[in-house]
Amino acid sequence: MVPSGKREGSFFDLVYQVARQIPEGRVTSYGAIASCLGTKLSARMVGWAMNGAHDQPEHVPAHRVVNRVGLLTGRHHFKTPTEMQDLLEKEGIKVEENKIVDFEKVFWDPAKSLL
DNA sequence: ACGCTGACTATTA
DNA sequence: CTAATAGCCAGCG
Repeated sequence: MVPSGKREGSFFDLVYQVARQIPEGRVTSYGAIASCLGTKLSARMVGWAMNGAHDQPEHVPAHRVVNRVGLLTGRHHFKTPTEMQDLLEKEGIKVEENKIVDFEKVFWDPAKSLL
């Protein structure tokens, strides 16, 4: 089961802030964010944090966060499974079969922004 | 307080 | 190539 009404305590809040730093037309991976936070081994927590992002008062571009291969693994958690892909395509990101095309080209490194 | 689960990643077989 | 296993951390019952 997955916790829904949780409260941002620390790690989650960091994930949300990093996710908001993702520029349009760019995407990042859970591992990249986790690494940026220092918990690079806990990429799961990042994805889980996204679950709570849904509840955040601010818009968290969770649709710009995908797994390491650019696969839209989290699309199932959206209101609609097509919303994630639709949003990415609107930003100029090509998506095919739930996977980001040219993932390496649109990949955005969070650590780079915090540099 | 303990155990289970999970939108991941890397390694091994 | 695919399948299985281990590591990580935090919230809920």
